[in-house]
Amino acid sequence: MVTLKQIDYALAVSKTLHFKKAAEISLVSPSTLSNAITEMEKQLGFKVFERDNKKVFVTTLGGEFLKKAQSIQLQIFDIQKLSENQSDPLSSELSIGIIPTVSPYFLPIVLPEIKKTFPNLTLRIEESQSSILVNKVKNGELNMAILALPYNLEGLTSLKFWEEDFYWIAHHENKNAGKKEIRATQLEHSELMLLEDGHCLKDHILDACKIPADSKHVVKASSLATLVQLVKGNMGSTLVPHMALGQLLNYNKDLLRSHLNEPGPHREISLIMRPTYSGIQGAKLLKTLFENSLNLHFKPEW
Amino acid sequence: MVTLKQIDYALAVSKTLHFKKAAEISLVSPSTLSNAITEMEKQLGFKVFERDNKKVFVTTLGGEFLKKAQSIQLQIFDIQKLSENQSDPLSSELSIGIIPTVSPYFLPIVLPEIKKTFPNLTLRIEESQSSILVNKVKNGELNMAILALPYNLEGLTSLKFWEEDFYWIAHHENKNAGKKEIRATQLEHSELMLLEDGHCLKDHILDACKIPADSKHVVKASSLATLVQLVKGNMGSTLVPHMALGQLLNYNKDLLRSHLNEPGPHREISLIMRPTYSGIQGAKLLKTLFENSLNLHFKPEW
DNA sequence: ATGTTATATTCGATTTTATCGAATATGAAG
DNA sequence: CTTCATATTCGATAAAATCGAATATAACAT
Repeated sequence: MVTLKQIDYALAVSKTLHFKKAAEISLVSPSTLSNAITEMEKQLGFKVFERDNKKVFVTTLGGEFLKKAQSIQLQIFDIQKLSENQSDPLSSELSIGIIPTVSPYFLPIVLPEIKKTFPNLTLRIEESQSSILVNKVKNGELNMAILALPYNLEGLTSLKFWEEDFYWIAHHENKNAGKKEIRATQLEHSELMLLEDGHCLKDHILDACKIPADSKHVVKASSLATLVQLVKGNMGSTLVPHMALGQLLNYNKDLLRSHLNEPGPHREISLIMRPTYSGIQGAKLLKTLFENSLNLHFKPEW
Repeated sequence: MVTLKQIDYALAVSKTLHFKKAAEISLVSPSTLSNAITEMEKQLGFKVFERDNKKVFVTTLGGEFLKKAQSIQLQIFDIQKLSENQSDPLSSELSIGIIPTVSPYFLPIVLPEIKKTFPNLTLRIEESQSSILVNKVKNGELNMAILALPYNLEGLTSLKFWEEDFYWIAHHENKNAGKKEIRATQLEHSELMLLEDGHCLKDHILDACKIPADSKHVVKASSLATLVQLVKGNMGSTLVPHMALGQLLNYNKDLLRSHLNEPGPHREISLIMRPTYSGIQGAKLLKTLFENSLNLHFKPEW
């Protein structure tokens, strides 16, 4: 029978590709670790690591094994936290990833609420793009992440807490500016300015506006704030999600918004986590808190 | 650290709700098992089993734990078979579940092919309805199952190998009988005879024909063969999937078929398995074999 | 009440397994 | 050819898992 200890050791080796260092990490002697790996490989019937005195690398089948092994290890971690997370969720530590096109508009609203509602909770926030966050949630570096769907979750679980539409932002001199509603077909693709690749918002906009993914756009900005400044400078127009409107426009007379009149919602903001994550109870509490805060701030149409 | 041995013991107890019997199953003494469970509960920080000398039952949190624990145990089984299933897939044993509305039309076609292509494979076939098969695949009693989708797979993986439409079967005296194509709106719901509850085919038919799920139908048969015999007795009409046509009609002059002219495919026959199942390689081979056999038998329109 | 039975648990002894440090083997680098 | 770093082997030791016998306890029958 393969044991969890063996799996731990094997994962340590796979991370370091070095038996000695792996032994240090695992707080055992090199000989112990070496024996454990050898014994495990005997059980499995194949070599996980190809190795000699100088180099260590993972075999093809070993790679398969390690992927599954890590998933199992994470599930064991989860199962061990079943108790604490059950009795008093959101009372110790929580790491949350969040995408850049949500973060600046969402955090200022909910962070004070979280502090108030869960005073014993220590939050660690990390801002990255969806692909990175999905990986970090999958391998346990993050407890949860806040993403905009649709996005390929690769088996992760999601709790949706907010849906929103996009708004077209244009300079007041733009011929279409000021309309209350605007349709995808009315948008001038060539003047549209979008975020750089990797931002899911860009893909969601292309999708909502039915713009082919291979369209060329001159401007590729790294933040919505930049895009809006460019619009202010009359360099073109752009689209932003509902929650960003207030902060970005800020009563600026030069900038006019039009609701994108294509059937939505255009993106769904969700909390994602491993399906085996033992803090799902806490996640549900957070989801509700998010819903309440957002509805209070955004729903009364402004 | 919780160990796999502890998990095994705990699962044995959860199955028997009896420490002594669980110990026998696990091939250890009662004292060993008792100690292991106690130690595990200490690690976890909560009691999994409430017990005295006479009765054993699972606590609420313990139930949560056991569910996750079983999933982990299955993944360990999978990981240990990584080697054999890799080197020579489909060479030892395989248990496959299959639904009754596919089985009699599908197996006669593919079983000889399987025998020919994988002579060393021992097959165990089990016929049940989708809900039972999904459970058995999930808890490892079956390696795979052949289902008709859409169906709630609860996290299982699927490989689609066949799509098919439904045909309306009517007695030649029926006023609509003999049309090449027929639309859902032309079907007389009251004369329609369906399978009893639990057969996914019934739900797929209701769906394809846009019949509300709570509609009352007099006849609820247990097999397609019965339904067709009833049609032959002019008791009403019914719908059958493409693959069943030949065997069920069998050049019977009384029975006429019409293609259900609603956008399909009306059901998708798929191989389902646990995502961690180590024989996915073999499953892919089977899928291809299924595709080839079915195309040979059914595709040349008859 | 009382004894009987079935069962989980405790305890001490024993076996098995895991781990260590020292010695060894091996390949790369100077 | 020597040195160095490192994985592995080996024998000794420590830790753990397991066992059987003894114990405790609740349900049931008398």
